[in-house]
Amino acid sequence: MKFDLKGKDPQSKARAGVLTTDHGTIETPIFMPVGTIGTVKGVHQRELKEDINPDIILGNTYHLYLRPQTEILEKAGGLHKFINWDRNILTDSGGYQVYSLSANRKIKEEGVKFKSHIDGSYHFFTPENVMEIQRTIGADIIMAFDECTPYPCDYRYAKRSMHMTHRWLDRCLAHLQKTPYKYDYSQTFFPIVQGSTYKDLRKQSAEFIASREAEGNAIGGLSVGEPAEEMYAMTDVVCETLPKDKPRYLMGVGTPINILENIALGVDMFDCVMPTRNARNGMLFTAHGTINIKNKKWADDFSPIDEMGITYVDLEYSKAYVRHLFTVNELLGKQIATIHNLGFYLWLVREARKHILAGDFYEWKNKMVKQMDKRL
RNA sequence: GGAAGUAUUGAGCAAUUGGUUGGCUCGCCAGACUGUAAAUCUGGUCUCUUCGGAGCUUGUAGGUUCGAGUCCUACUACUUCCA
Repeated sequence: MKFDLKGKDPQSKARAGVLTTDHGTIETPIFMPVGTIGTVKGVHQRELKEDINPDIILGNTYHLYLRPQTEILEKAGGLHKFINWDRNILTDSGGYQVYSLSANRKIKEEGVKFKSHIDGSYHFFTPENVMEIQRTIGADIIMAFDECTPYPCDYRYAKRSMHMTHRWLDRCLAHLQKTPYKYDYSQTFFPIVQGSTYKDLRKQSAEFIASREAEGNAIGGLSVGEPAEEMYAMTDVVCETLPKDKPRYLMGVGTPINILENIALGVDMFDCVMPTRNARNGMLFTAHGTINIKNKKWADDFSPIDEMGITYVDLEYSKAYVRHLFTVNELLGKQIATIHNLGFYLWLVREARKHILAGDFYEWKNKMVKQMDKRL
């Protein structure tokens, strides 16, 4: 993998770069649509490619391990082939499931025992076998196995957990050293900074992670319920500490405003379920705020769902029609909303990139944050 | 024309043996959602309210009873069956 910085915003810490892997280039800042179980929910690969056009999407180790299971993915020749996606894929390690499935898991130094949410069976994840699974899934970028701490998290626990995540990182690295790539392309490994909402821990963690000299670095444990200001304070500290010439990935973030503010702090990569999940629940993101398309007020509004026309659905379908589809619970409504939202998110980061390269990102960002901060 | 049955909130059902009807599902109206246990979840949904409460209600009108959605009478509407 290669990362080249192409420009920097004069009034903020925002950067524009190009990341190159064996599956092509990724222009940063980038938003990566989430495709947990081998699908970006509700979107055909063709629409994803042609209408939304991201350079990279996500998959999830835990979910893919449970179904279809690694054996099937290996037989398929990796996730790219299995899902017919020839661009980049990044897999999360299952570290987030340590947080989100907290009722169904037990953490030990050795690893995490999960109780499957599907059939109740027990599974043990360790840094080593998670690397092994990610080798088999075959994503271009694979993530360290970490513990994503909840919010709030007391200092002692946050510190202890951070150190364990660091020890797990070294185990991940050691294991990767002795396991070759499974397919005919290379894989890049990103370690993850933790430290909850404590500046000193974040700094310490970022220093530790930086010392491992990975090709890219991630910030985890945020967007778990903390106020936005705390999130920004943490990304700021971490970005200041992480190497400037490596891409920085803020995991699980976020709202369009979160994304712009974090770009301004030096983050290059984002992913979030929000545009896809919220789409299925009737929320449309626009440059002027969010719309709950299920609301009665749209019942006779025949204007296009988004005048901007970023993707074809924006102009081809009216608000009244999409509201109708949600009212009668038709799949098409959710599909339209998903394409719209992903189109908007990708537009947002591309626009950010343009403004960084043009040198006027900061003013543009402030204008956008102001106008998006409302409900229509 | 005759016989039997039914009537509870927008809909469909509950509600002990006559013992505080406002419970459930759906619909509707809102809200939530951040490395996806999520096409999910939460709240509201008789009327009024100063948000503390207050009031009205089981097709309609009566009756029995300390007490009626429940029992009785008449009426109305609907369903089924027989002519």
